[in-house]
Amino acid sequence: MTSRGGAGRTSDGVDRRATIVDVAERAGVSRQTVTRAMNDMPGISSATRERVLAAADELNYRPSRFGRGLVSQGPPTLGLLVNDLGNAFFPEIAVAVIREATTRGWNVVVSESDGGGDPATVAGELMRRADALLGYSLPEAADEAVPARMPLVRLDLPEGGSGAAGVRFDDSAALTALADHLGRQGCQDVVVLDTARGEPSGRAQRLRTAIGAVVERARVEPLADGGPTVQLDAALAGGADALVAWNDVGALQVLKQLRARGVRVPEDVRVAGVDGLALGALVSPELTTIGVDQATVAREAVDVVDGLYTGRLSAGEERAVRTVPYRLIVRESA
Amino acid sequence: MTSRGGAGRTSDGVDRRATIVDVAERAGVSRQTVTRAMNDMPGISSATRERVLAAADELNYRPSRFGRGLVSQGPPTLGLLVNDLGNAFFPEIAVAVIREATTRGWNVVVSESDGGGDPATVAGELMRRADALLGYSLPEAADEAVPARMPLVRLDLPEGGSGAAGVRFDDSAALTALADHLGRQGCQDVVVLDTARGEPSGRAQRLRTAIGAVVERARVEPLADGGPTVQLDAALAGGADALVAWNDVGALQVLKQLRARGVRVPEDVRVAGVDGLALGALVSPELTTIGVDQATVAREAVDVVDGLYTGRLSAGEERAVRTVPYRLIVRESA
DNA sequence: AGGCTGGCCGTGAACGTTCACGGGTGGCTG
DNA sequence: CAGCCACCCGTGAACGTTCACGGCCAGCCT
Repeated sequence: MTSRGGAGRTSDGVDRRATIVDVAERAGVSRQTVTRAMNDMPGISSATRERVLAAADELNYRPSRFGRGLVSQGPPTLGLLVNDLGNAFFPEIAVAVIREATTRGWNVVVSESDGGGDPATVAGELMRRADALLGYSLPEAADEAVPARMPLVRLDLPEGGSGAAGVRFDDSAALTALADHLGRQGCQDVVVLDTARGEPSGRAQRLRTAIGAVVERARVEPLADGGPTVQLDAALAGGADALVAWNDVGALQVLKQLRARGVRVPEDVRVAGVDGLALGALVSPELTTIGVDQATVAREAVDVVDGLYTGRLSAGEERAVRTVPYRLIVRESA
Repeated sequence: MTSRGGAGRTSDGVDRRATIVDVAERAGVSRQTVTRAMNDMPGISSATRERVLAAADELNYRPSRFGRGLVSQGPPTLGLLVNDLGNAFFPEIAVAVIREATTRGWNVVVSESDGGGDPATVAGELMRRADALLGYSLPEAADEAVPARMPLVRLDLPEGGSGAAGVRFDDSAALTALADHLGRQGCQDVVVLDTARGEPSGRAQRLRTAIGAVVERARVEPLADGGPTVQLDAALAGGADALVAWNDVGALQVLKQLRARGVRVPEDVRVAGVDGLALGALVSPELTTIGVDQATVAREAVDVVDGLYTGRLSAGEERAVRTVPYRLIVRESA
């Protein structure tokens, strides 16, 4: 059962992968017999089986998925493209997609666009490996670049985006829910730590509006030139009693900063994040946050992928767009 | 460019996927012309291209990866089998493997064994999708169940295990390093929170030995019947000034418990984990831990996979087993 | 007018595997 | 001894795509 070194140099001397006929010739049998030996099928004597396996071993033979898949159609493959697997947000969503897709009989391969090489190249590589594409924050141009009729589904569909398919997040209800919650907690000065430098980003602005309707003072603190630290300084100097970070990982950094300064959470200052990461339940204090349920997003997204793939749905159709609401997850930090 | 509903019902009425000849017939051209139209190749008039694409659209045609892969060999696929993607440890290792394998031209599909269905079935499914298997804590019997000559590599090779391939962790140096570190911090009573109930597990025992050589008092606290809470109670009641949790996720729970009791870390009690999770750097206080470098593990594991696959290496060979040392990662909690 | 060129398109073959079927033994039974 | 059966093995075909090549036709030049 030991294999030799030296990759598949076959009888004709060409250095290609050994095929089933190479093994058959070497063992002095037919292809079918090789198949029987390899797949533990009946109708073969143990002597020839041994001989065939030995030949396969020497040639380092391994059946081709393509040849095999051609005759007995295998499951389709879903290509998942996320930005940065180093950011905890993406592994969580990837896991949800993998779980959902696997149970529905799909194969999943994951790639990251902001990772190594050129994003377009990575996407191209992924496209030729998969039967459908599911991606996060794909550029508009992706629709054109995708090869003939491959389903392209977006995990985070922008507001406009006609003719597209995927999942659209709706955070409106959760924003007011978070505002109400902060109000009930007695917060009077809530500051939204924005990720943008100059003008407030869209979500920060809407968040301020929602909070402003409930709380006495609500403001947006843009990302300072000195980085998150001075941004936090500015917020605290203003007398904030509640902070909403731009996302959950940012909120964790805020928690660390506050701890270093001896500020207690939630007693002195309440902190909330945005993303709904499961990770937030592991830390102390547990992070209050708003976010979509990853499992729901994955379920809807994979359903759209599957629908497009089987022809049950078609891009541009209304049912090809699913709206998933943000939910408020109250834990300890606010 | 809109696709119609109704999955690939072809001219002969059978409900199978449309093939290239179905499209060719419908458009009144040859296969090759369809290929030219689909792949944006030259040598075709724009009029016929339109006609072909329309026909493909109506039939919901999509080229088969298998047929295509057969002629122009695609990249191999690595099947990664981990226990539970809900445990932060496994996504981290999965990400490392995905990154490494992708840069080396491998395709990666991930499945979890403890997830949904029968582990053997899951493994079987994965095997027929992949060209090689990389798994965590695979049973010994896996070697037999694996089909003919598919490379099987283990991410966590047990001590004995002859004839196997994969990565073996060596925690001996790190154990003494952690002991020394705790000793230098002035700890006098270190308790190892074990994951086993009765007799101390192997690692807990070795850890106690290493620590005992440096610190005055070192003991192992088995997992109590009442769960981690009473286990922690017992440790604290004994006057411990340092705790080593069984793994990093467990350490995070310990941190939460300590915070709820008003115990300061690391001032009152020092806490260390085991696993080396990147996650530990996000929390506050940042978690001191010992663990392997995931990127290194992934690099070695994928190299073994690739070596076995190409025939450069063979199972049982010495070079097919890589030893990766645990390292001490000193952060804030100890 | 003949030949050459370039654009467009079609035909056979190849990729590697499995399925359906058929043929050939040897042994056993009636 | 004929007949049958079980066991073992081989041959053609099929899966869906791309590659290499060759044919046809219109247009142009000499």
